[in-house]
Amino acid sequence: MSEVSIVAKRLREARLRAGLSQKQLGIQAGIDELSASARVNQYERGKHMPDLQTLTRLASILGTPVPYFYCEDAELADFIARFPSLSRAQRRKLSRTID
Amino acid sequence: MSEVSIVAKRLREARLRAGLSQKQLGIQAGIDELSASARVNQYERGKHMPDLQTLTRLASILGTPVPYFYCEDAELADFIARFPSLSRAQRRKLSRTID
DNA sequence: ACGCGCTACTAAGACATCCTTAGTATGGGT
DNA sequence: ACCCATACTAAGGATGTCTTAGTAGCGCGT
Repeated sequence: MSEVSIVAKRLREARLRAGLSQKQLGIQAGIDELSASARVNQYERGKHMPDLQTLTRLASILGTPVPYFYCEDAELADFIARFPSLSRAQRRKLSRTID
Repeated sequence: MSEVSIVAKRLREARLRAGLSQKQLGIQAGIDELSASARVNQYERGKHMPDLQTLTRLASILGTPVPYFYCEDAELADFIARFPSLSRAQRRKLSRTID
């Protein structure tokens, strides 16, 4: 089976897009440099899950909304990732589309 | 301060919308009936966080995507909640809007 | 008023999971 | 060969969750 959670997969995706090592990402997210590498690796391999505070910091460094990491649906995930950079006009258009 | 996590708030929101008690929701999500009430209450009060498997089951009963529970932004949360019921045509229109 | 059922909620120990530490393995650069 | 960065892992101590058992409040039927 898939074995690793969606969070693990999306975290790795986003880190690689950002061009950071596991250790670099962890340190920038405020994790102690002695454990940053191990922890981020455990997250990406699906060994452990980050708590919400940690994931929020990782998300901030990676420039991605937190909900993105929990999204199985590729289409919705892509949308969530782009949402922060949408203009007001685009958001209004979205509201009209879904109503 | 806010004190409780966004997950706690969104879970309560969604449960009340569905018209279920904490115990009912927990049992329907597969939690043992002896602990269903306590656990869901602890989630909603922000005392504890549900693991991903539990939250996925709760989300399924509540008819809401998992990412919804992690969304701080009200506009994006509303959008995520509606996403599952969008038509193919509406989704195509969305893709065009954000590109 | 009383009992009954349902609701929300909580403390505390049993239990599960994560975090830290220490380390291995591999590959690139000099 | 050596050094350094990177990815990765085992194991135990640290920290969190789950179960159990219970309280308190409210509405309703008798």
